[in-house]
Amino acid sequence: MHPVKRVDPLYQQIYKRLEAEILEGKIMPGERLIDTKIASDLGVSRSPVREAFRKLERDGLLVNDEGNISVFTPTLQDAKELYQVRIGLEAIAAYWAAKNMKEDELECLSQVLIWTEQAIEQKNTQKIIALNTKFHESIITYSRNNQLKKMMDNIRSLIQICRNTIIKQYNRSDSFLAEHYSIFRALSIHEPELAAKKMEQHIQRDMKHFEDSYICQNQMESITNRGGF
Amino acid sequence: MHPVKRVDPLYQQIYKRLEAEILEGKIMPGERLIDTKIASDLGVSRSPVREAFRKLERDGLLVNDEGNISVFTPTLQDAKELYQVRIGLEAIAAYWAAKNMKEDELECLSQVLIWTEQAIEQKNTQKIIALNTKFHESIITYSRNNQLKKMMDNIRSLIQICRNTIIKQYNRSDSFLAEHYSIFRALSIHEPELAAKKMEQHIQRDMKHFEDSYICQNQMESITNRGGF
DNA sequence: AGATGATATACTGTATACAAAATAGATATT
DNA sequence: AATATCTATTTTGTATACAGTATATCATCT
Repeated sequence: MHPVKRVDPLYQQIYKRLEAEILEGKIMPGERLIDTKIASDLGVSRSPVREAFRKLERDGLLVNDEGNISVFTPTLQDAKELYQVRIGLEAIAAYWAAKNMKEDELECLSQVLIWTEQAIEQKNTQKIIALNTKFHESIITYSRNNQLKKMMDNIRSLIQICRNTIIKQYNRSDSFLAEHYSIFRALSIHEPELAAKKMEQHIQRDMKHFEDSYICQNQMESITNRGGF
Repeated sequence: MHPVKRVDPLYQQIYKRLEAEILEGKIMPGERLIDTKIASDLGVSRSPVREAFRKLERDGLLVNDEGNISVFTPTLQDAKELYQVRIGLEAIAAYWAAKNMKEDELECLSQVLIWTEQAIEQKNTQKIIALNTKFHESIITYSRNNQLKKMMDNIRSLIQICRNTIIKQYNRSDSFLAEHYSIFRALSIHEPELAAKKMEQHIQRDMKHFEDSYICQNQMESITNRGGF
């Protein structure tokens, strides 16, 4: 039978919409959100907006300072902490993926890497980012741990905000594909410990790269500022 | 100056209250929660109750099945998955605690272990559980990672439900104190890798113990049931 | 100008009202 | 007895109303 479509309740739609707008940077970190305003903007009442706020609060995307709701403004410290958490979670994911992955799943994952190579040749940044995400998400899926998946989805959006906020432009390290391949090799020979280790090192390097971008950017700024005076 | 006290809004109070009642088992897994009922029980309106629901939903304590809210009913699979996540997170916590812990913090943690020994001698179960929790929470605090702390608080309550639901009585393995000591040693000599490894093994054993309790219990049941027919 | 006070406005938290949908009971039909 | 139909009730989702608090604006006084 055709499953009849049922639209999400407003609070759910508003939740998703606000989440998307925050991640896109359409609503900026630090910006204060006022339920009354959002309600009238969206042409709905305050109740569903407030319920959406509560969900976003739990996600860490909104912060509640004595009733005043604003978008989470990450610090460099937050970014580092989130990367550490990510290391812990994705290492475990790689560990279990190495144990659980089937032949066809390995096939599928290797395809992602081949596409990535092509995207790099084409210098198609959008595609490179999408395929990088796909690689990491796949491994989490193949770990066959739903609780882990939920956690990672949450972390990912917080790290996303960090990237958007803390550094202006984030160019992935050019060694990332080689690292993906070494993770893949560990997975394909079903060596959990190795896969976990490689994943850990990979994210560690990504974090280092993130920090370097931050430091570099701030040096640029201070030079520019000195020039201005 | 005295900071003037400001009571939490109702939705926050209700959130905490429901969370506590779910963790205590006062509200049972699978039980359906009806905002109207809870509102009138607590003598408040539906709005704050619904907002509390949204928060609990994000925590995973409540599940929303097409608008019908009920308490999360974990399966054995959920429990295993959550333990895996916990391994990933607490191993990272131990890693950073080993790097960051100060002398007085080590002193403080060793005190917890001494108290635990005493509590075991006194066979004070409540105290043993509290001190065990204290040990794990301390290490997370000493890792100085707030994001990690938030995640772990969340995981902990989910695992709590698993323990309450899936197995009737959970007796901690009697080797747990020795394991805590070996984690402590790794922390005190500031060896991150070793601390992470020891923590991983410790939680792995705890999980094994949990599974064994489950299997044992189910065998008992099936024997009892056969007897009944 | 700077401090003080009065007034208006905006915002949050909560209660209540109402409509649509789901559910359960009761009654009728085959 | 099983099925179908109707009705009453419950429950969810949303809108609106209102009170208390915070914030901003402006006038007043020194």
